[in-house]
Amino acid sequence: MMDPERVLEIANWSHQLTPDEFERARAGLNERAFPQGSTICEEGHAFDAWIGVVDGLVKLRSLSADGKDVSLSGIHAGGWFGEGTVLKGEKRQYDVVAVRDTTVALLDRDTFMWLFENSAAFSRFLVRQLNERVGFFIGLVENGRMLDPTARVARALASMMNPVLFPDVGHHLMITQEEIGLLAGLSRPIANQALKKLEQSEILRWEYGGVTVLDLEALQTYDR
DNA sequence: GCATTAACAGCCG
DNA sequence: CGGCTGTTAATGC
Repeated sequence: MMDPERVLEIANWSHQLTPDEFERARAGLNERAFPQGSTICEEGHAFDAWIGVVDGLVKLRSLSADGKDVSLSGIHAGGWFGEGTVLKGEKRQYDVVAVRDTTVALLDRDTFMWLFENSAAFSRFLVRQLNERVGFFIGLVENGRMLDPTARVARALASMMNPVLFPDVGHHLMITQEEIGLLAGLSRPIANQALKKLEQSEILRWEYGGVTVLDLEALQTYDR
């Protein structure tokens, strides 16, 4: 069973649990590693666990009618997702792919449901998270209609900097231009150009293998 | 036309 | 050295 210290480290939401709830959570958690490019779970499969990214980067991907790769979102360390699928006991609506070598934590469905039914703190966390997702998906719809690559990169980055969905994220994010391209649905040269534009607007600063966001508000509302 | 792919040199760790 | 970055030229939708 996982070390209690480790639980606190990888699951931000576990801090608010009562000792009894915490023990339940601890018993239901497992860690697993996935190499770059591997599929953590596929669309259409029942995957009965809530997933947290411990280390690395994961994307949610769906295939459009013509078989084109459409990324929905990037999830990095500290993010938990898939609560919709677990709650409804549904099949996955999308693939989950490791963009780079990644370690995830899995909370099995029974434990998830027990916490949901019995823990006020856990329920509060979930409501907050689901609420944040609503705004997130609204942004996604807009993103689909925006053709300007710079705006798409801005949204992709902004969605990864959300302090509710990613509690430990600061203003800095470790990500390559290649990965940004994958997440925004663009090639690397275009992602590179978009980043340069955002840098010129003083919205972010590009560093080697990462970005520092200077103006999150501007990044979230960028529209041209 | 604009974006993607391929390819290159240069740079960082 | 290996991976990431900035850029360009050729190619495709």
